[in-house]
Amino acid sequence: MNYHHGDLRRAMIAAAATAVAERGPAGLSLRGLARLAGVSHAAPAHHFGDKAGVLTALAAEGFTLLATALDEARGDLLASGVAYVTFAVDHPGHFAVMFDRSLVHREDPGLLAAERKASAALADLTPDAEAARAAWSVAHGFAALWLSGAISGPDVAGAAEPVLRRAVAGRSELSG
Amino acid sequence: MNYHHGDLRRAMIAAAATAVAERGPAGLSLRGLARLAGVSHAAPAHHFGDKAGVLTALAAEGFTLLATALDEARGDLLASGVAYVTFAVDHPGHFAVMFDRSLVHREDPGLLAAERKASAALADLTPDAEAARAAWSVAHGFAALWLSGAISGPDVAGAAEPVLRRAVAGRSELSG
DNA sequence: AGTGCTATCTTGTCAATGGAAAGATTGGAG
DNA sequence: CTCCAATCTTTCCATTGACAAGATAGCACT
Repeated sequence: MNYHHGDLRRAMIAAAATAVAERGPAGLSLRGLARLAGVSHAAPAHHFGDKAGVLTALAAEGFTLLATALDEARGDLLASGVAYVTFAVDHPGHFAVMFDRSLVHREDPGLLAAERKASAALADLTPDAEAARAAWSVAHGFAALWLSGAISGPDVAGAAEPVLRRAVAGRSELSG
Repeated sequence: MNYHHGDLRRAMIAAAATAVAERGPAGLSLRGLARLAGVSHAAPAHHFGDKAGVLTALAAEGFTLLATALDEARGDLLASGVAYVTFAVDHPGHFAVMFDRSLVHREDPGLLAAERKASAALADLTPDAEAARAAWSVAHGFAALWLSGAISGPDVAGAAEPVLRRAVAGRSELSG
């Protein structure tokens, strides 16, 4: 066996993402991740400290990915909403961890930095803070409900778009 | 020690609600609950089977409570949204479990029945299915974001109301 | 009262897990 | 080539969820 895995940290985060997506955060086992990576059960502790550390890294990566997705739809509030939902559905493991304070180390610098990136991307969408908050809520709620199975259908984006439109489009005349 | 607790099932669900609210579902320990109730570590298994069984009962109770809250605001979509958010904030332990398929026994009859009650209460809000879906998404998203700390403020209902209004009010002329 | 039945709870046990401690190995800087 | 820091391993412990088997208590029925 090689003493050095080479890129254990990255491998662990990727494995954690799939594991959380399939079995939920509670079903994640540090020892299971270590087995998958072919290292001893104590190897993860070196990179992440503890279980919450792994999930913290996963959440941070999630916020970074989300910030990128939002930036790509810059300017268009509706497109950003669709991007938000698409991100959540494409990265369920990340999403399941990003907004759960009980699972991560809230004060972790890497997490805070990633959160700020995503926060900035959200703030750049519109100068109307309340409109942004509303758009965020619909997108987040729709994504959560879709992932939980409460809302389902053949096409996420297709189902999300008309819902997002209601909270996003044509409201400027009431808030301006 | 009394061999019979008297109302262990109810006591366990109540204790689970506070424990989940404080430490999250992962921080819940069956043995901890048993200690709180003053019974042996195996007593919970008789009533709930396993850990997921406890959370299933908690989720079912949550859906029943939610259905009641929604029914009380019957007819008014905006008031129902506020009721939804208020329920989530008042019962964070229940809410944290209700929409997480990885934590419960999805096929449990009691859970399914409670879900149907809540589902019916939602459907009774408006004949416009898409409007209901939009209202549900905003309310759910706002509640989740508020509970996660992503949105905060002095008053939940006060902060939620204008956000809900955007997705709820004055849209009927576009959908009718 | 006495008898059996069933739900409730206990004790004992096991494998798996997270975490801590201490040591081994590696690669690279000087 | 030596030293050092990062990475990983081995060993160990307490806690946990789950299971099996047995004890107790309330209750219906006679």
